[in-house]
Amino acid sequence: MTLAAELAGAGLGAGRPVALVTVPDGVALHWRAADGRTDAGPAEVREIAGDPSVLLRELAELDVRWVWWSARDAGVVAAGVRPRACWDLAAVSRLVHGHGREDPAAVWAATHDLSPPPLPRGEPDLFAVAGGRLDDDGQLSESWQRGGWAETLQTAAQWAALAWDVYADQRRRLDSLADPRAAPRQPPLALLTAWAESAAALLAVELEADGLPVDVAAVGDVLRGVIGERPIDEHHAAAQRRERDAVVLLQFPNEAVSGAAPPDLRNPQQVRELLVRIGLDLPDTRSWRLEPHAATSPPVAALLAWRKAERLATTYGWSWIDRNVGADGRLRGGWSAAQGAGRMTAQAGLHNLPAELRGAVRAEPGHVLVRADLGQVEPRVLAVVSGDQALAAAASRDDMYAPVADALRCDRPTAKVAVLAAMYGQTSGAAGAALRDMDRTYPQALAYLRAAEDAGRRGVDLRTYGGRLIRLARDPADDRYPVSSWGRFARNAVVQGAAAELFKAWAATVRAGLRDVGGQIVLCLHDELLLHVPQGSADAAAALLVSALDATAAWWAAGSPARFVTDVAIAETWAAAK
DNA sequence: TCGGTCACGTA
DNA sequence: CGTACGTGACCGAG
Repeated sequence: MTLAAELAGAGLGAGRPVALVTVPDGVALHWRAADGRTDAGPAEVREIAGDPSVLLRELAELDVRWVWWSARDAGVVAAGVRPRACWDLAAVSRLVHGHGREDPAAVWAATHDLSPPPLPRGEPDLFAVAGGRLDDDGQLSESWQRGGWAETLQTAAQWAALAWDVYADQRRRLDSLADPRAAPRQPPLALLTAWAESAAALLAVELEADGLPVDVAAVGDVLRGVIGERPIDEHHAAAQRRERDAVVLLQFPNEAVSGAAPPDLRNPQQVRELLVRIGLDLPDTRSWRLEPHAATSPPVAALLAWRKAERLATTYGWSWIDRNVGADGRLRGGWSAAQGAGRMTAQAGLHNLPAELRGAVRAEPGHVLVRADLGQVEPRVLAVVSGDQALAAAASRDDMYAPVADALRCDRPTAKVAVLAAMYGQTSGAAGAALRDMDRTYPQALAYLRAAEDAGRRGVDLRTYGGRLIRLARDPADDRYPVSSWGRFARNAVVQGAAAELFKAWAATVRAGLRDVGGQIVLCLHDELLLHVPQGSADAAAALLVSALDATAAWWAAGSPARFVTDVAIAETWAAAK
C-alpha cells in the first residue's frame, strides 16, 4: 500500500487542510479528523522518516490543502512538486495582521497579539543555542527563531502541531470579518482571499525557481548598440564611461568643462551648476524638467540621451546579466507575494525592465509567450469595492471611461484624468472641475475614497475589500510625514490593494488551470500575466486566461454589474505580445 | 559601513 | 505638492 493510499484511508481527501513540516530526515503531518472544524476531533499526527523530496512527491497524490509556515520552508518546489492548494501561514498572517515579516516568530507573535520580536542578529550566544520553544515573554525563543525546530522529526511534529494552532486562529479571525456584500458569499470573501494569497506565496517561490526566459544574445545586441562592447576589465569599463561622458561635455562651453576635474555627470549638484552655465537655472535636474528644453538645447538633449544609456549601463548592463541570468537563459530574481498595500514585487529588475529590453524576453524553442493584462482594473475595482451602482454600471462596459465622460459631460481624456485623480488623491490641476462632477455622479465611490483618506489622516487602521489590514496607526510624536500624505496613501491603498487581491486570485486560478494545459506563469506585473507554454497549448492557454478571469470575477465581484476585461496576445517575444 | 537623497524604470 | 516598489550612484555621518 502506498503512503498516499494509506493516508487517504485515514481520511485525507482532496482539499482537506493538513499541516506539513519538512526536515532533513522526513516530514511531519498534523490534522484534525472532524471535517469543517479546525478545533474539533482528535489530532492526527504522522512522523514519516525518509528522503523528504521522495516523500513530498508521494504525498502530492493526496491533493490536500497543505498548511505550511511558508512555501519555501516546506521545500515542495525544490522537490519538484507543484501542489494545487495550500495555506501559507506567513502570507495569511501578513494579510490578517498587516505586518511585513515572513518569519515564524513574527507569525507566532501576531497569533498571540504580541509585537513582533526583533530578528536574531549576529552569532547565537550560548544561552540561545539550547532551551525551550518559548521565552519568558511568550515569544518564540531565539533557538527556535534560528530554525532549531527544523532539525529532527520529533521537533517537526511539534512544529506541525503549532502550525495547526496558528491555522485555526487565522481561520477564526477571517471568519469574524464581515463579508462586504449584502448577500454573503459562501465561502466568504476573506477565506477566498486567504486561499489566493497563499497560492500567490507559492507562485512567488515557483517564479523564483523557474525564471523568465531571456534571449541573452538579444540583450547583448541592445547593450552593444547603446553602451558598446562588453568591457574586458574594469579599466576598459572606465574608459567606456569617460567616452560616453565626453560626448555630453563637448556640448557645453569649453570653460565649463575644462578644469582639472571635469564635472561629474552622475552628481546632480554638478549637473545643475553645469546647466546654469548655459542659462538654465532649474530647481533640480530630473528628466521631466529637462525634457521641455531638449528641442532647443543640444546640450540638454545630449544629457538626456546620456541618462538613458547610463541607466542601461548601470542597472541593466553586462553585470546585470552575469548576476541574474542563468546558464539556462532564465532571468531569476527574488519574489514577494505582497508588499505595502499588497502588490507582488520582484527583484533583479523584473518589474522595471525597460521597454527596449522586452524584445529580448523570448520563448524557448517549441514554446510561445501568452500575455494578458487587465483593462482599466483600478476604476473597475473601485466600482466593486465601493458598491457604487453608477460606477459599476459604467464598469460593465468594455471601455468604462466612455460612459464616465458622458455622465460628466466632458471628453474621454478628461474623464480618465478625473477618475485617476480621485483614486490617487490629486487635488490640483485640470481635474478640479471634473472631480466636483465625479462627486455628484458617483457619490458612493467618492465617499469610499474620502473615508479611506480620513482614516489615513487620523491614523486609524483600515482593511481592504478582501480583508488585508492596512496599518495607518502611528506614533503621534512621529511627524516625519504630513497627515496629507498619510491620507493620499490610504486613499490609494484601498484601491491598489484590492486590485492586487483580484489579480492574485486570477493568477491562482490560471496557475491551477495550467496543470491541464501545460506551461508555466513566468511573470506577474501588477495587472499583467505572462505565460510560457508549449506551442500546441497556446490557444488553450489564451482561453484559460479569459475563463479564469470570468470565474474569478464571478465570486470576487458577485452581485455587481461591474465586469473585468483582459486583452490576450500570443507571440515569440514579450514586446511582440504587447 | 550605514542611511538619506536624487534619479528613473515599471504598473 | 498623484500612488506603489526596486535599483544604483553619490554624499555625509559614524
